[in-house]
Amino acid sequence: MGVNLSALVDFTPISLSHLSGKIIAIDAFNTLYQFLSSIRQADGTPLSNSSGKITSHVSGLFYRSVNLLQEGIKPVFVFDGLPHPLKTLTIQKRREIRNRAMEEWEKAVKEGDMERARSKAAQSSRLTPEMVEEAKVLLELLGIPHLDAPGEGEGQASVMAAAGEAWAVGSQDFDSLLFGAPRLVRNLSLSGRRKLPRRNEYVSVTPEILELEVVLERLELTREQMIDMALLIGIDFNSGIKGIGPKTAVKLMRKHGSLEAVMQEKEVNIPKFQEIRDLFLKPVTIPARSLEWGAVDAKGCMDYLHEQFDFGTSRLESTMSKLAKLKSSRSQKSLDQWF
DNA sequence: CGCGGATA
DNA sequence: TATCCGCGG
Repeated sequence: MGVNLSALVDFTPISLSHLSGKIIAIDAFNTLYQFLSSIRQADGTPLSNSSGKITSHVSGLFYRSVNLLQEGIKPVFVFDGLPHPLKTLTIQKRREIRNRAMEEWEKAVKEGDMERARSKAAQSSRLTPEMVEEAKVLLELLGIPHLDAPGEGEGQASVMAAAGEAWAVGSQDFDSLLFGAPRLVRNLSLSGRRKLPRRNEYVSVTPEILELEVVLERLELTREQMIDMALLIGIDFNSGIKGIGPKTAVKLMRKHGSLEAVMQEKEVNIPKFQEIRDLFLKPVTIPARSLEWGAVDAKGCMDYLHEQFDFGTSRLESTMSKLAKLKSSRSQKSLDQWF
């Protein structure tokens, strides 16, 4: 998903509290997909209710959203609209990979290879329209605004950040930088270490921030050149040039300055490159609208999660008490401002 | 992923 | 109090 720039840039670790009071435009699809693929049992089975309906996405969204609210962060979830026609091939390929992964998952479970099973299960994840609707219901009960982008959610979120309607984009992908977002925040979770399943290894997962300006300085490229670089590497809208990865692409862009020059020099062609550039430079978006972070409907949340998804009452109650404390600390804060 | 009981 | 580990749904 998206262009991989991780080899070229370095993130600055931050704490969630650094984002307190900030509006973060979150790529909803990216986030839900992350939950759906990672919130699974050892053999790869996602969480589900007694009827077999998957609940992983709802679980992740609920606990994370509560944490963000508790930190005083103002999230707005931006959902994807229609995929661009240029993405059709990528979507088709993904579906094939997903179907293949489903078979390989089953096979790995039979063979008892749980590590492989979990990884294949993650790859087999599919976010359904029902899951998206469930997420929207939960967000509304939590008083968190969400909106539907006409096209790419990442593009809408980025334009909002560029216009100052949001402070940063929240996503695991780098595409928001191509879309011109001034800041990108990854790992929008409580910082900590995470054990890799079936392994004695840990990875640190801490929120990290990346600033567009810093990235461009480091790459020694303009944003337009970075977009051209992404086209060389390969993104959702094209397959890139065989043999050119991030390191080569950045060198070529620095040397030749534009995609046209690189294509001429290397005697290669990227079809519809001008159109793809424009997708990043002029993404289809809806105009600014007022966003409201309303009160949390605690009872509504609890009823919804309990009745539709079999969430346990005691867990729900302890999470809701966190929100109750949040409420009182907020009114405390406004009192402090008053005096 | 995120929680919370277990463990030291 | 900090870290580990396995379950949640």
